[in-house]
Amino acid sequence: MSVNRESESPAPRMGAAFLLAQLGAHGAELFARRIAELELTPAQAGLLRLLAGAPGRSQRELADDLGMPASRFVPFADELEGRGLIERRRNASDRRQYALHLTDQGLGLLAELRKAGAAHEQEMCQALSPEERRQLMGLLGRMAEQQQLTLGVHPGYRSLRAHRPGRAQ
Amino acid sequence: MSVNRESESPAPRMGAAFLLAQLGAHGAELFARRIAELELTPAQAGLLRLLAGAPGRSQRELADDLGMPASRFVPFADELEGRGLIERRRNASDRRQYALHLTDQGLGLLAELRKAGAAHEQEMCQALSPEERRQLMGLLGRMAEQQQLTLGVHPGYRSLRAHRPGRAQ
DNA sequence: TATTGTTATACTCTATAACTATA
DNA sequence: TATAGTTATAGAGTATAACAATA
Repeated sequence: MSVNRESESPAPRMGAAFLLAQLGAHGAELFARRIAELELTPAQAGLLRLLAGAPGRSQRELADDLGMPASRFVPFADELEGRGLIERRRNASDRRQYALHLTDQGLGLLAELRKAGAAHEQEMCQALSPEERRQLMGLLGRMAEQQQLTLGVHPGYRSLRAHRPGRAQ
Repeated sequence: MSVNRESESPAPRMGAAFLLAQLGAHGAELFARRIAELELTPAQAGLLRLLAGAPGRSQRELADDLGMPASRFVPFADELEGRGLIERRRNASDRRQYALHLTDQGLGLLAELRKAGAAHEQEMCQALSPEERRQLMGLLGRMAEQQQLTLGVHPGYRSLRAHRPGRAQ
């Protein structure tokens, strides 16, 4: 069975770019729903991963990476700090800055986050064989490189919401 | 040159699902920017395409397809009607409903929209050979089918915004 | 004077719920 | 009583700009 076409319309002809946007948004929604069980939004998960890869950076740097204004980063970090997942440490050499770090609890949650990521990968790629997955990652990786996308960050992080309140929640 | 890794972190290992979300969001942003020159948002473009494929449907049906509440569809359609791109025709058999149609002007804009779509496809797939593009579309098509995605509609249509005001506008 | 973090505020987008007209 | 379309409205999320502390 091929992709169903609704009527006798003159062949919509979806391109690769449209399929990519459609699957990407769908996957982001599924992932957001999955990590909601960990009480995390995609942006929060993004920060946790950033801190795991490069601890001790300033709020402004991190806000830039996530694509959000510094003013919005403050309450965003407040919540994670309040939950004991991250820590603000005053930078001794420049006392204007904080250096952000994961707490042990934050590291623990990150481990669960990685499990959720693996399960999500599995859910999204069910239709493909292992060999086809490698093929797909190869193609997408080259596209991402050519488009000069930063590793591990995507524009959805700019939004604070958990995910759009769809009808089929 | 492979995808750059930022530090000596223990191999981030982006999966296919993440790459998909990243490329999808990036592409959606580029496309939104492109059709902004036609004074169209992605959701507006989506409606135009829906009307081209299946004219005469009611506002409620179309709102459902686009994933927006009926109340939000009204001013959304108002603007397009005000610009002479679509037309509301009272349904004779059930006078509660409107039947929505593209005007000639709307059809004209749709043609430009298709050109923009083709250019966007080209921009996104620069890194791939024609054979590789077919390969990619095959893989993505099977994933979309397995995930039961509707042809031609993606969740981004729920949002009315043109695109998020990124720093690199 | 410039920069980091913070707070205040005005504005936009949004869903919900009332309302009307038709059925 | 139910449905299509509409309007009103209150709430959430947002960027902008002013602010304090430090450089």
